[in-house]
Amino acid sequence: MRQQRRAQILQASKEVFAEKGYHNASINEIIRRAGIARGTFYLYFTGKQTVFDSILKEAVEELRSRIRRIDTDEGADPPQVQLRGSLIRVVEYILGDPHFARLIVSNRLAPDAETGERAAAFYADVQEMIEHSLERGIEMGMVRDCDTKLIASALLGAVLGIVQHIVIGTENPPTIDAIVDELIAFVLRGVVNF
Amino acid sequence: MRQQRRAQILQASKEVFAEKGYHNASINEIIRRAGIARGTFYLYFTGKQTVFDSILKEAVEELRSRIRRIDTDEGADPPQVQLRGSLIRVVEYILGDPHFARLIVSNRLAPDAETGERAAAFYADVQEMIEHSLERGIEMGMVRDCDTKLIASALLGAVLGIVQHIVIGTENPPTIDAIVDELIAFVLRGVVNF
Amino acid sequence: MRQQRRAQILQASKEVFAEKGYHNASINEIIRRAGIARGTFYLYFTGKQTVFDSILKEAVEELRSRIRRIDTDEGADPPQVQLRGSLIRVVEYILGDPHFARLIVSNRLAPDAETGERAAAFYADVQEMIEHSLERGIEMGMVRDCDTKLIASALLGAVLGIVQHIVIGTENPPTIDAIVDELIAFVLRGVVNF
Amino acid sequence: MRQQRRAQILQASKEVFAEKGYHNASINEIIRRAGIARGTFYLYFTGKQTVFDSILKEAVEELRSRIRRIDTDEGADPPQVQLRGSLIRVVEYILGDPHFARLIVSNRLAPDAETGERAAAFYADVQEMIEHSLERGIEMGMVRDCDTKLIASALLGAVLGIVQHIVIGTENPPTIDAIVDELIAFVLRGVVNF
DNA sequence: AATGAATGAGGGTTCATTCAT
DNA sequence: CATGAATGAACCCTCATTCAT
Repeated sequence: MRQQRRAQILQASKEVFAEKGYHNASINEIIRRAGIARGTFYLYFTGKQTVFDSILKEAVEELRSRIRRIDTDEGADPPQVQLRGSLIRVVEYILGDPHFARLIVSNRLAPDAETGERAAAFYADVQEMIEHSLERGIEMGMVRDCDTKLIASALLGAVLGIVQHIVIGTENPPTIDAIVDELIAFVLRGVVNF
Repeated sequence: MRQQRRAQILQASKEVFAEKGYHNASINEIIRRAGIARGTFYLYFTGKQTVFDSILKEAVEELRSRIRRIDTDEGADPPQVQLRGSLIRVVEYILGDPHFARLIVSNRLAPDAETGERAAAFYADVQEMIEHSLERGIEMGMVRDCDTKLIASALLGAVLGIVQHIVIGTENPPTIDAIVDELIAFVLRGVVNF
Repeated sequence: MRQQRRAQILQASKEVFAEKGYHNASINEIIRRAGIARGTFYLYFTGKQTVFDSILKEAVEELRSRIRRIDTDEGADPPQVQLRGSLIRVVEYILGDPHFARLIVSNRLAPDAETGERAAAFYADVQEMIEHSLERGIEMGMVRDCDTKLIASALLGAVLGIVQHIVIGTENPPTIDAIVDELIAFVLRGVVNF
Repeated sequence: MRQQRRAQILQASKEVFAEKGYHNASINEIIRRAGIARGTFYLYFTGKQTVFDSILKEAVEELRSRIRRIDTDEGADPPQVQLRGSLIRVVEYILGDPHFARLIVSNRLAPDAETGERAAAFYADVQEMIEHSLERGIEMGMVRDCDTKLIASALLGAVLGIVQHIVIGTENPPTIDAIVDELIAFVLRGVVNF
């Protein structure tokens, strides 16, 4: 029961945050959409900030679970295939929940104290995941030497750019496979023609 | 005189938007910083939204002027050098005006009616510039065949990611040259090690 | 059993009212401290107001029982001694229950509909006791002729003033004996030096 | 203009605080009574707390100005007469503004952080005035030796008790002269019959 | 052209009380 | 008897915008 209500509110919040952005999302709209009374909301969350936090926190966990460390044992799939798998799982999650997809692109770093706290933490978390992957790639000799922090920012930015592109609603949206292929090609080889 | 006042308000607004983000920027703070009276503000702009629009509009124009079409005449610099020039000019502009830099990363597409209108237009404009460049690159055989829209989104995202990384304030911020070098390498060659 | 629960709630309420004052005392805090569920509270009292009423009502009864009519029979203690006894018993009760002491000084007639009803009644009751004592004193020739209502208000006020002084937490709090001595001296002789 | 509005709001607030007590006084009611818009209130005061503070602050100043140090020069009025003068001026002020009179008795020490700040300061100020007077009286040999802090509390309490008695609305309210006479007699000589 | 006092819709939050279980 | 999830009226406060001067 309790978890159900919580999920219901979380879902409604996700939608509203996605549509309106953090600041323009109103508790009013959230409870209207969740079909609950004003007070009920505050029974499950201490405030607007907290719901927002919870959404991102759950997402971080989910994302983390979908990214697998590249396995270098013999008999394991080749690294590219493994990487592709992780990416597909991530992209599937993000685009599979359009509300969440909109949410993460539309609330990127508002530098005010409010949103910043958890949102910044969220992106910092994700960026760290990417950074670690890059570092591991360099160790393994698969990735060229580079300013990992900077490139991680660029990579995260690129992914968000693509997510936003899809989310905004393009005609003929590419399939997830196509997206991941373009993404991998871009990330690995850039745009240059050999 | 009129233009002077306008510029003064625009500058103050830029600062406030950069520091606080669109929503938390208050007219109060803007007029305080511009040293004008409340009513005066509304003599020059119809509202908060409008100032924001104007800032972005001017920025688009400036950016456009800094990007030069690649010249294929003989005697011209090689394409890479020309590209590098454009990128340097762009990055110099963005990072040279820290207020503006913060502003563009911190107000990225809040999809609510308010900010969205012009902010979306701004990013659409920029993205189109990139897209055109990519298309031209493909024609010239320099860029591999790809989904130009998607890759343009990724590219824009990557640049914004980097800007944000710098703006957030990292220790030992790289020089503009270093940034551009990393950016070009990333965009052209990706992260893979050959 | 029923009485036990009731007493338990009453005690918790007394503490909370004392610490927070009537308005800032929350049912939440009361049930938390009483270790009962929300609904249970309303099984024993019809509301916040009612608990408050009950506390004061019980206190009035206790106070009344501690004040003894002055006995004029021969063989009885002299009136001053009897008066001193009553005062000591009263002061002992009030200061002996710090929660109650805080409560009565901190909720003195808030004239809003809520608190007023019973709080006013409480003070009216006490004041009447004093008034009667004064009248009896005048009859007996021990008290000078005066506007008994006015002086009773002053007397009650003086006592509350002292209680508050003690309750606020002064360094070196006087003993109850010392307090009563000062009080009697003040009430009987005023401040003048003969 | 500005001072006028401020005074208007202050007056309305005084009335509401007097009638409802601090906590039950609502900004809603205050602005309704002042005939102004919600926002206007916050143009003149930063909040509920601040208006309350201002009322008490102004009152302390007024009270202080009405209490004159007893002049011991030859040719000056005898001390009792001077004391009477101060008391009359004080009582006139308090009872002359029934809203203020209600306010001070109905907001005595709510121990919560909110009201406490300034209200406590107000009563502390007044009590200090009384204490100083007592000390001076002892030096001059007019007042008997006593615990000045305790007696000051009692005295302040007595005055407030009387104010409350009057304010509550008794039939046949005594004149200010009569009140002051009873007060002086009580304070100076107590209730005992010689 | 400039001012700044006034506005009021709208925001987030609290908490006494009810009622189905 | 006991529970605690649900309610919603009411609260304080902010701020973009207007308009008489």
